[in-house]
Parts: sequence; structure tokens; C-alpha cells
Amino acid sequence: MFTLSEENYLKAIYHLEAISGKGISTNAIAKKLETKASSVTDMVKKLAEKEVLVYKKYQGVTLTDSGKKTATNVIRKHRLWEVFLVDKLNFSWDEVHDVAEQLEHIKSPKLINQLDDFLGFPKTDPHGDPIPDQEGKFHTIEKRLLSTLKKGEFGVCVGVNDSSSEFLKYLDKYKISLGKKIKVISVEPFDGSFVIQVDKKEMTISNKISNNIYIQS
Amino acid sequence: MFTLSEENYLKAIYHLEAISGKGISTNAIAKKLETKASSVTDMVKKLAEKEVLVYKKYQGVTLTDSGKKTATNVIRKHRLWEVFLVDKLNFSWDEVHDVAEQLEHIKSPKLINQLDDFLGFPKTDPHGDPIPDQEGKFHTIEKRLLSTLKKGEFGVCVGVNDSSSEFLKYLDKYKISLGKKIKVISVEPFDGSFVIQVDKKEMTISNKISNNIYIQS
DNA sequence: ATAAATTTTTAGACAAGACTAAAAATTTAT
DNA sequence: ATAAATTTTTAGTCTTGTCTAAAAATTTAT
Repeated sequence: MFTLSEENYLKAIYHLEAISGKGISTNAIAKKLETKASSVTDMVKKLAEKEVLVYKKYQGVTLTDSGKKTATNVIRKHRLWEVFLVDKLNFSWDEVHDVAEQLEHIKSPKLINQLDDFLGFPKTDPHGDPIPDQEGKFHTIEKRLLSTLKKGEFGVCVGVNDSSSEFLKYLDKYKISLGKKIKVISVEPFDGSFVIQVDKKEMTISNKISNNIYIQS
Repeated sequence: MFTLSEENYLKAIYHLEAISGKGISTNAIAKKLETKASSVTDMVKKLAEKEVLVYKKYQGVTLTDSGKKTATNVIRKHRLWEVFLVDKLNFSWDEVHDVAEQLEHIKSPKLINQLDDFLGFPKTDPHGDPIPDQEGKFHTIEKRLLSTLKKGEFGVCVGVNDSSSEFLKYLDKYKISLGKKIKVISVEPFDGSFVIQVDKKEMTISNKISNNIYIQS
């Protein structure tokens, strides 16, 4: 069994591996967890003892299969709780993160499976991120960034890349939410901004915004 | 804000005060929390600093209003989660305690109020214990042992402490069942036995019996 | 290739919360 | 009232997870 801290380390390393692929540096982990590299070294040694990751001095860490399974299990819990908060308790999608961050550490296999059932076995969380199954397998979705669309193409919003509350509030303000159909009217070559159509209304979004919205065609 | 440990101490002391009334000894707390009296002394000093309880060496502790409020808030959360587990996730009433013990420490005022709403503002948990409001007020009277009643007082039988078949047969024999009104006619100081009135008939019960019947006034 | 800058690890310390063993205070028994 | 038993506190230690400061290894720049 893992402590709250250990679970957070495993989750952070899992997310970092998903991006960079290579061995994850103690510094990268420290930044992600807002702690110090020296603390990371200590924890990483402990986790290596437990065989959830491989650690070689000065060369970063890599999760073992056992470590990945533990990490995806925490992610599964986090995302299921997010669905619960939004679907059942009327939280908005920018309010759920901190609470889910606590709930993901509750230990009870029965609880999480019953919750999954109660929620109707959702495939994605309120941000469009996929929910892994008990084995840690992701039902992969071919989502793309809105910015990859060309003039005249369209897609359905299925998630976001940045889940900061500022960004989510921006989306709320402009009524862009999961399931909304987004059509690209034109792309400005100079700054990469997009003119898009949502709910029959046209609006302009910056390149940065288009790089943080996932769509599926 | 309180740590998980601090919350557990406050909750334990609250429950002990509800029974004994007087200042609670470190030993009693230690037994309840399955820890050592020396650990309790340490924690109690810390909690006294935070002004949630009053502590005088060798004389036990008493919760302040602030301490009581914190304790009842944890109890509120515990009982609401129990209702959730039984009503929504199909747990049976004897499976919920350990999970609720974890969930009660989740910090989010919004979460607990939305949950209360979602559950339809239940008044009691699956064991029949009352759920306090945000202010820590109990709207129903908490169940007490019959032995806590004084001469002339009365209550309605709402449960048992011992559910052995011997005890339940005893109750059957003397026609004491859930919902029966029990009035205390007198208490014998020598052995703590009670003369009670049930269905207009008087009878004598031992102290042991009176310690295993729950009543509510 | 060597110096400078950066990253990572080690060493030592600290806070929270618990424990053991022993001392001090209190209660019970003779 | 004094001794014995019990309860409570103190003192010192341990573990977990963190930190700072300094040393060691690695990478970058001249």
C-alpha cells in the first residue's frame, strides 16, 4: 500500500513520462510537485526499493509496470470523482480539481467500482480526458488540437490541454463546452488566430486558445 | 485548519464527553484511539494551544465551543458519507464505517453542502444516528443508554448495544422492543439496578441490561 | 580541454506524530 | 497515614517527509 505522498509522486512521474518519454529528472519532478530536488531524490530511493520505478543516480527515473498500474489507478479515481462532482453535485468543471485531488487517495476498491457503476461507466472526465479501467488501460480517443484544423473543417470539443481555472473560465464565458461543435471559418496567417463558429455565432480566438482545445472529428 | 490526527482526537473526545460528561482522561482517549496515553498528552497540549480544548495536567480535557464545532463538523461529514454509500452506492450498513472514516477528512465546504442537498438533507445516518447541521446543532436527540436516565425520566427504545441472541431473547421475554416507551421508576445505588415501567407494568433490570439498551427522548 | 554553469546527490536538521521507559502525581488499600 | 497500585506526564527515540547548504557529477561555453 502507498502513502498519499508516494501516490502523488507516482502520478506526477506518470504524467511526465507521457509527455517526454525518456527518464524523468528529479528536477522535473520537483517542479511539478512544487518541492525540492533533494526531497525528490529521497522519495525516489524509497520508491525504487518498492520496485515501482527504476532509479539510476544522475539519470532520472522510469516507472515499472507495477508503478504504472498504481499511477493509473490514482488517475482513474481522480477522474471518476471529477465526473461525480460535475454530474451529481453540480460543480462546474473549473472547481473540481482540488477536491478530486483529495478524493483520489481514498482507499476502497469497492467504493471506486460502485462509483463507476453509479456514474454509468463514463469514458471521459469533465475535461475530456479518458478514464482508464481497473487494469490501467485507456480507451484511446483520437483527439486533436483545434489548431490542427484548416479553414472549413470542424470538430466536436472533447477536452482541453490546459485546465487552469483562468482558461476554463474563458471557455465558459464564450460558451465553449464539451460536445460543442466548432467550425473553422478562417485562419489568419500573420498571428495564427482563428475565426470559428460556435452555436451559429462567429468569434475570433488566439492561436494560444486553439492550442489548448481538443476536438474530435 | 486541522490535520487528520487532530480531527480524530476531537471527534473521539466529543464522543467520550457525550457519555461521561466530565473531563476526559488521557487514558480514556488513548483507549478509544488505540494509542498510548503519552501520545495523547502530546497531542492534547497542541490542541490546547489551538484553543479547541482546555487541558489541566492530571485532570483530563474538555472541549471548548470551537472544539465542539470542529468535532460535530467531522461527525456531520462522516454520517453524510455513510448515507451516500448506502443509498447511492449500495453498500450495506456494516461496510460503510472504514470508508466514511477516510471520507470525513476531505476538506471542501461546498462538497459537503452539495452532498447534503444531493442526498435530500437526511436527518439520520444508516445506523439511526442524527446528522448535525453546519452549525453543529443536532435536530434529533442522540440515542443514549438507558443507564444514563435518572429517576422519573423516560425514553423510547431505539436500539441495542449487545445483539447476542441471549440478550435479544431476554428482551423478547420481557416484551421490550423497538419503539417501546421505558420510564425509570427508581435506581438502586447499591448495584445500579433499575426499576422501570414498560406497558404500565413495573419490572427490575440489572445494570448490565440497562447498559445495553439505547433509548431516545 | 578546461573553466563555468547547472543539475543532482549527500549530509545534517526539523516538524509531526507516535513509541518506550522512567519519573511524578494521584488514587486506593491496609 | 503510609504503602501500594494506578494514572499521567516527561524525556528521549523513531519514522516520514520535508528543507537548506554544501559537495559531487554532468553539461555547456569559451
